[in-house]
Amino acid sequence: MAHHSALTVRDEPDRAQLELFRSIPGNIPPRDAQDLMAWPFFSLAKSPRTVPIAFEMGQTWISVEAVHQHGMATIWDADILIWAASQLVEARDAGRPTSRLMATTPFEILTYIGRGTSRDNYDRLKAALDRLQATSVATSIRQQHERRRHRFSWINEWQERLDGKGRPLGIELILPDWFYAAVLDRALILTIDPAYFRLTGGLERWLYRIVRKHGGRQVGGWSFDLSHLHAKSGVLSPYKRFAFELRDIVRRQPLPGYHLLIDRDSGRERLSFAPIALSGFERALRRTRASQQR
DNA sequence: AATGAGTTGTCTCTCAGGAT
DNA sequence: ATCCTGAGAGACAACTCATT
Repeated sequence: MAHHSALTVRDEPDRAQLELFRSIPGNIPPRDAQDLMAWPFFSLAKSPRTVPIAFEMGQTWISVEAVHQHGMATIWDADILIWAASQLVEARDAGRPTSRLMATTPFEILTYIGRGTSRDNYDRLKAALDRLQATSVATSIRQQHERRRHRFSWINEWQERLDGKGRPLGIELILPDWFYAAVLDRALILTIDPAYFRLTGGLERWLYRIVRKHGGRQVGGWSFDLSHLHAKSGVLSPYKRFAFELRDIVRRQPLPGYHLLIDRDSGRERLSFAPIALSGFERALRRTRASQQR
């Protein structure tokens, strides 16, 4: 496969073959890829992480590596991937062509993912794109039939486009095949609550994603061993610190649409979660689902 | 085992200016 | 007036290390 390290894309053959997808502004329901919600693919820390994620559980393994210059892509950076997935799913459902090559403005992404539009936010968006591009991922997930080991980045490449006077025209980015395939497979995508973007903590965000993925809208909810969750989070903190922070999250109940509970059952702590009875979000979700059936 | 304290870097908020 | 970008100050969350 071609290497994607350079930011210079002018002569990239990959790019020439791709149609350009122009983003659709407006309020599109956010969609997330289930694989990214259930497994440790991102750093949950605000400070840069370079320690790799080397995760293994049963048949599933994940390796995420970061370079010192940028650090590992974080769960906030993943908002850009959520934006991209939402765009592509929306376009496909509207019968419009989709592509791995996407063009948009920083403003559109920033407002969609609930960030401000100050200088800092623009700088951070570019830093996030750099992290997504510089983070290298290999996994067994959806690679079972691949004989060789396949490594990819969250973004193959991105560039800022300027006009003749050096004024910004927007940005272009290219998504990797692995992510693109997941986005366009209906079974691998979930709609998430837009309130997710307002969760500030990395752990809270990670918890919402895993709860949304596993708890779904089942009335009975779901439950997990805390030690199991600790392993699945990929965080660097020791278990007791993780448990302490999780207990604090349970006290605050910040997750939109779910109620959390920790019970101590023969010494082992378990986190259980159940959907809060039909929120406005869920009603809207069902309406969208119903309209999509036709 | 549980929780503080300090550190570091990211996110939020407010005010502001140029372009259309 | 609205859209997009820029600057600085302060809040905030997670990390490491320390204390009980």
